[in-house]
Amino acid sequence: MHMPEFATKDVTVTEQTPKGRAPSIRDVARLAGVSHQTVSRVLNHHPSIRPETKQRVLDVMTEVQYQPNRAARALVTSRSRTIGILSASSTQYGPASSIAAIEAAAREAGYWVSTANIDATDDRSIADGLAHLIAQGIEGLVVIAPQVRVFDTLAERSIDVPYVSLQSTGRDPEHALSVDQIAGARLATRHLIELGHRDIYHLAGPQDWIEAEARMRGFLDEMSASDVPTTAPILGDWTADFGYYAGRELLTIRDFTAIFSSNDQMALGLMHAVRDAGLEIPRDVSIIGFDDIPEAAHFWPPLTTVRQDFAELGRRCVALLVGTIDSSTLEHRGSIVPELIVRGSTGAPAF
Amino acid sequence: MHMPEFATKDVTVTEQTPKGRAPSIRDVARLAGVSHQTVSRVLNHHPSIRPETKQRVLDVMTEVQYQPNRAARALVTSRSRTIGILSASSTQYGPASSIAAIEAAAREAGYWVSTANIDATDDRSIADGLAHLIAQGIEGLVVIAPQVRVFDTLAERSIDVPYVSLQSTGRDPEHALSVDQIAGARLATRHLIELGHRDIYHLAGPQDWIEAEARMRGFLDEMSASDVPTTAPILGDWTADFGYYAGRELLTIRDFTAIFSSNDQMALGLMHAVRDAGLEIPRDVSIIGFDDIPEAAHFWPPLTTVRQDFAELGRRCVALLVGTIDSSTLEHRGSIVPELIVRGSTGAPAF
DNA sequence: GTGAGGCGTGTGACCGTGCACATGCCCGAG
DNA sequence: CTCGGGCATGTGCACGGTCACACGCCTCAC
Repeated sequence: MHMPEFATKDVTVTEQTPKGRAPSIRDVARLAGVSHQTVSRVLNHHPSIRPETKQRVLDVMTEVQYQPNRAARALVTSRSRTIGILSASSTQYGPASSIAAIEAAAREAGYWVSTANIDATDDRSIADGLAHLIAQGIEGLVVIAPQVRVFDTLAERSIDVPYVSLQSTGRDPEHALSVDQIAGARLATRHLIELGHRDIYHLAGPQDWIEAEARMRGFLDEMSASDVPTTAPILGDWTADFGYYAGRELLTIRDFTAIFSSNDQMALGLMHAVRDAGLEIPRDVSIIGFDDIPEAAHFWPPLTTVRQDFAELGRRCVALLVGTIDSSTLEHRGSIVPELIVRGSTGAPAF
Repeated sequence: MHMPEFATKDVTVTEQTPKGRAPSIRDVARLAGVSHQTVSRVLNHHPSIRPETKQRVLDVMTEVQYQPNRAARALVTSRSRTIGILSASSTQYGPASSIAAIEAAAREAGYWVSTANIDATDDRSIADGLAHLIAQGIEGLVVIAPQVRVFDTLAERSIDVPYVSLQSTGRDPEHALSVDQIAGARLATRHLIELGHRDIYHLAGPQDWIEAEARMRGFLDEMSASDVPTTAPILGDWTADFGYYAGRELLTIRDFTAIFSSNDQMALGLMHAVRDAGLEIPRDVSIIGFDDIPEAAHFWPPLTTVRQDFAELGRRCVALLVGTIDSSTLEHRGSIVPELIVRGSTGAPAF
């Protein structure tokens, strides 16, 4: 049987792509009978493409399982579409929740996320983590760490990507995004005052965490606004262990009826110490925490605390960052208001 | 003053690189008076380079702050040097700890890490996360999630990158890496039996988590090995909330003196329920957990549990993966042995 | 003396994509 | 009728590295 020269061209189109490599736009173009540029236009949703041409290209793409090459695209556009996260203490509930939300929101927005975990007490580690992210060509940076040190390093290395910090800070409000820590701390403090407490201590977080600083400020503001004698905050390190030892120290004094802990873990340690001393919560001592980690409802007694929406924080963070990157400057500002969750660890003081 | 034509060539070398772009190897080459290939060789530690040439190139690099372009390198080598992490429940202490350790170890080994958080109960989410990582050209994959579903998806999409799962599994031992969950569960169970308990319940994790399954098996193995009557495990979901409600249900029966919980959070919920029922721990009920989260020592009473070294797990995971990628096949196998941490929540049963 | 082989270095192609520009066509205004 | 302009598409180059190959020089063995 003789085939005329002008016979139909589609001889077993399947698998005409080179064996070893993944198919490129040129392979797709050849199979679809168009130029590689047309394929590129389909990929980038260029308006001027005839619907039937577009469909033909899309069909070939699915047939050969075409996957755009991220490296090639990044090379030519000099855009990595990657957001970096510089995080200390990512094993803690709050940061971990935010990171998860950031990742989800970023993926939705077509960005990749790369994380560098650092030891915030080690300047070298901060610089290393930052260098690692920068070497990756990140287009935006999220900082979840004590800012004081990190910001110094940032300034030093003259970072030119937009960045957002996941804590409120007096010093650099333009780049901060956070649950309103001061309002939350005032909420907690007012709750204790309204219950009738007059002698209240505050167990604060590490002094280089702006979050800790803000909560401390909220505490002091509310105390003086309510004409309650202020006490000097105790500086902690976020851990339950520290809460326990701080509690033991405090109990040698015994001139207080309530403690506001800057996070739930330290509150747990405090409760441990209070019970060890043979006291009862909340009869002898009221304790309030901050964060509302999932376990807080099951502490003994269930912990009164201030809930933060870490996930919402992460989402807004990405919105802000992506807005800045695309310079459509969305400015998704407006602080997130925390919520008081009253449980069993607080009550009126016994007289 | 007249300058002869053969005058020295280094006229203000500084800032001869094009203004807008970051310096490339060609810029460095020009300034160092070598070819771009020589610069490339310096970058890749090629042996045949004269020390003085190498030094000259390195000097120029630091001077112009040269940074290799990751995209260009990835494009030509078709190697991304990126490890993907597919993670469910990354807000929990265990997974979060492992992720942090993986990131640190990967960075050390010259790899980047990209994480995709998924909802393990949603097949669509699993596929999305996986596609996201693959689109990135990952060279290795770490799975921290219920494997049953994820592995099905992996098989479906015929993944061709080496992967490691951070849980022990009977079904796919080649890709698993974990603390020896069965040994840990036996440790916990034996501890209860040695204290004199005969009526012991097990609160297990979700049935599609292999970790949960392994701990359940360890429990059952030890029970039957010790001739103690076995009880049907209760399937939970890792949360303290579930532990609380499971505890309330269990307490309507009251034919047991000890409970082995598959993780610390559920143990916390259990303790909450036990106290709500007016019982005392460990006098009336002994409770033992699993993981040793940092807060466990401050539960009331402090929780007896089994400690897992999540960080070591993450490190070994990267060693294994990188070994496989470079096909030097290091095979850093050998299971990690968990450790029993005895605290106040377990004791001899009262009669 | 000559050829093989190693060392130090340079030349040009290539990876997969997007961009600037060019091209041909069609339509409507002057 | 002519010409400007938008549409749909194609051509060639650039991005910043690495790789294969080539080249000149030197050493050493035969």
